[in-house]
Amino acid sequence: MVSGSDMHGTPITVKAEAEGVAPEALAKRFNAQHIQDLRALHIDFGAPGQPYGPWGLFTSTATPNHASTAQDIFRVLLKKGHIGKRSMRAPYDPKAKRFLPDRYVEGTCPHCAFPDARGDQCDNCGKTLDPQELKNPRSKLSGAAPEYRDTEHYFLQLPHFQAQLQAWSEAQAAKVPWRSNTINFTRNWLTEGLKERAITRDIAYGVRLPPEVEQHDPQFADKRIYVWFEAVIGYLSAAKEWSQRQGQPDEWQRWWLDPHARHFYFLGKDNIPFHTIIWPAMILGYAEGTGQPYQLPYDVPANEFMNFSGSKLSKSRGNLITVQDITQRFQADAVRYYLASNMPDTRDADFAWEEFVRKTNEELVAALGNFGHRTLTFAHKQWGQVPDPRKHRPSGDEAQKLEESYLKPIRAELAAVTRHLDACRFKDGMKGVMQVAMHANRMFNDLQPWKTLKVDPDRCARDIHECLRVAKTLSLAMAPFLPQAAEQLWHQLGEPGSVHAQPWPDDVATIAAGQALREPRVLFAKIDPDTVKDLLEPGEPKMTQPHAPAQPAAPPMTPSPTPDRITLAEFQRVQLRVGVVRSVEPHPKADKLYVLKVDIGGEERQLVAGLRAHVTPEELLGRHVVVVANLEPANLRGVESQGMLLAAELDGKVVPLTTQGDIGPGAKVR
RNA sequence: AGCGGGGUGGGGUAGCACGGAUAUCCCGACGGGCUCAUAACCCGUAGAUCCAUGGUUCAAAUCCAUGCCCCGCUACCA
Repeated sequence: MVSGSDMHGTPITVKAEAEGVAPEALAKRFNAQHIQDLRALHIDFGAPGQPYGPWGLFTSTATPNHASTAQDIFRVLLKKGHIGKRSMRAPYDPKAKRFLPDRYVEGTCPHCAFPDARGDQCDNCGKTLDPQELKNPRSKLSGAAPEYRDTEHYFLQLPHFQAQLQAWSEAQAAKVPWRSNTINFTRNWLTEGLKERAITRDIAYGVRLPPEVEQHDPQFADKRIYVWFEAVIGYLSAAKEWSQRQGQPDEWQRWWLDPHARHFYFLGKDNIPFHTIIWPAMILGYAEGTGQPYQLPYDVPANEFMNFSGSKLSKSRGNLITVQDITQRFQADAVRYYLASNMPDTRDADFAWEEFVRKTNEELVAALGNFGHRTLTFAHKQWGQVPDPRKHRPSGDEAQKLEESYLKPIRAELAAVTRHLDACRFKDGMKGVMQVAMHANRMFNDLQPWKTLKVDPDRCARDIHECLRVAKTLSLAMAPFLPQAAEQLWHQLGEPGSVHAQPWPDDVATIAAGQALREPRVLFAKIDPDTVKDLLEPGEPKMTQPHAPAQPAAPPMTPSPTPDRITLAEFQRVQLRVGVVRSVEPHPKADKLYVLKVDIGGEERQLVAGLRAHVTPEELLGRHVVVVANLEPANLRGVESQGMLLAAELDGKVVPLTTQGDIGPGAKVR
C-alpha cells in the first residue's frame, strides 16, 4: 500500500499566495498533518504510527526520487512521440521577465469596463476571459503592460491512446467489475473524445523537466511539469522509494511488472478520470517506450462524497470535522466503525453526530464489544484460562446443533466478509463482521453457560471454549476495520504477538486449552450523548477547539500589519441611507441573488443582493435596511444594481442590517 | 442555468446496470425471556400507496417519459 501527499496541487499554490508563505513550506505542513492524521486513525503501513513499514509507505511528491521517476516517464513519452512540443501565445511581463499565468494579468474588462478584471475572469461581470481580451492590460507583478510572446509547452497526446483506453476500460469494467460511477465517468470522457493537454507551465513551483530537456532548450529551466501529470506518477515513485527503504531496490518490480499484480486505486469520484484515462495513458506509453509490462489499474473503487449534516463539509459554514478534532474526543475505532459502516461506497453519505453516537453505543458497544467482554469475563472469572472442552462428551444431537446453529452460520458470514473485502465493498464487510458478533451473542445466550456451570461444569467448559474460539475469530475478522480493539481482544485472549500479523481467517479459529487469559477490559467505551450536544447547535461552528492547539507546527501565517486607518472625510464619502424594501424578486438568471426594490426616501432603487441562501422574501419585505446610496451601479447577470444592501456575515451566516426603531426611509446613517 | 448524485416503514440504510411473486439489514416503539455481560444479550409483534403522475409488461422500487423536492460541482453573492 502506497500513498502520499501531493505537494504541488493548485490549492497549495493559491493558499500559499494568500498567506504569503512559500508553497514548499505550506506543502510540508500539509504533509506533516496527513501523517499525523493517519496515525490518529491507526492507519499504519506496517509499523505502528509510522508512515513507512513492511507493508507500505506514505510519502510525498517532493522527493528527489519522485522527480527523477516523473522525469523518466516524461523522457520516455517524449521519445515515443506521445509528448509533443508546440508553441502557444501567452502574456509575458517584460519587467519581471517571465510569463504570466492568466490570473496574473489584470486590466479593463471588455464586457463591463470594470478596471480590475483578472485575465481568467472578470470579478465584476463574471464573464470568463482570455487575457488577450483585456483592455489596458497590466502585469500583477510589475504593473508593466504584458507583451504577447510565443511560449513553448509540452502536450500529452491523449488521443494516441483513445482506442486502447476504450477497449481496456470496457473490458476491465466488465471483468472486475468496476463500480458504476467509475465506468460512467470514464465513458463520459471517452465519448467526448480525448484532447491533447498541456503538461508544462510557466511557473516556478513544481517538478522540473528532465535535465537534458532543460539543457537542450534552456527556456524550460523556467518551466515546470504541471501537477496533474506528475502527481499520479507518485504511485510508481512511492513503490520505488519503498523498495529502496526495504533494502531491496528491485522489489517494486514485483508489484509493477508482474501481470498478476493487481492495482487498486482508492479515491473520490472527482478524481476518476485521472486514474482511468490520464494515468493509464501514461502507463501505456511508458510500457511501450521501455518495453516493460507496466501494469494498468485493475480496479478504481471511487467513493462518492460524505457530507456533514446534510450539506458539504465547509470550514466557513462551520460545517467541518477534522481528523484531529474527532480523534481527540473519541476512540479511533468508533470513528472507523461509523465511517466504515456508513461509507459512501455507491452514493453520497451523511455524517451525523446523532448517528455516530447511536451506532457506537447501540451497535459497536452493545453487540460486538459486549460479546467479547461477556465471554472473556466469564471465562476469566471461572478458569483464568481457556477451559478444556474434552471432558465433556456431547451427544450426537448436541454436537450437530452446535455445528448447524452456530458455527456454520458464522463460517458463512465470514466467507461473505471475505468476498466483500475482495470486491472492495467495505461497508458490507463491516456489516458482515457485525453479523458474526450477533450470531455469537445468540450462541452465548442459547448455551446458557451461567446455568450449565452449576449443573454440568464440563459442558459449560466446552461451551465457553467454543465461545472463545468465536471471540478469537472475531478479533481476526475485525482487525482490518477496528485495529485497536482487535488487538486488545487478541491480547486478552492470551494470544501471543499481534493480531495484525495473522493471516485472514477462512474458518472459525481454534484456541489452545489451558492458554492463560488476561484481565478482560471493555473494548469500546460508550459515548455520553451530551458530549456531542454542543456539537449540534445549528449555525454555530460545529467544532470548537477547547483543547485543540491549532496546528502545532504552524507558524503564525500572516504578519499582522498595522490596521489600515481611514480619515473621517474618507468615511463620509460613503453615503448610507435607510431604505424600506418594497419588493423582492428572485434574480431571473442567478440562483443566489434577489432583485429588490428599495425606497430610500423619495427614490426607488433597484438592488441586487446575494441573500437568497440566507433570507426568505417574506423576511425581507417591508424591512428597514441600510443601503449604500452612492455606489456606482453594476450589472449583475443582466440586472442593474443601483447600490448595495449592507449585511453582516460570520462563518457563512448572513444577516441584513436593519434599524432598531422605525425611521423613515431616506434617513442618513452616520 | 449547465453537469453529476439522490428521494424506500419513526431514524439510518440494502435492493435498482440483468423487472418476478411475503421489499433487506441496523436502530427505535411495543410485548415477552434471561441475568454471564458496558441497563448490555436473546425471542416475538406492529409499522412502507418503495416522491408524484402517466406509460411499457402477464409482472415495476427496479425499464421509459414528464413533473416536484433534496444534495454537490460550476457561474452569480455591490
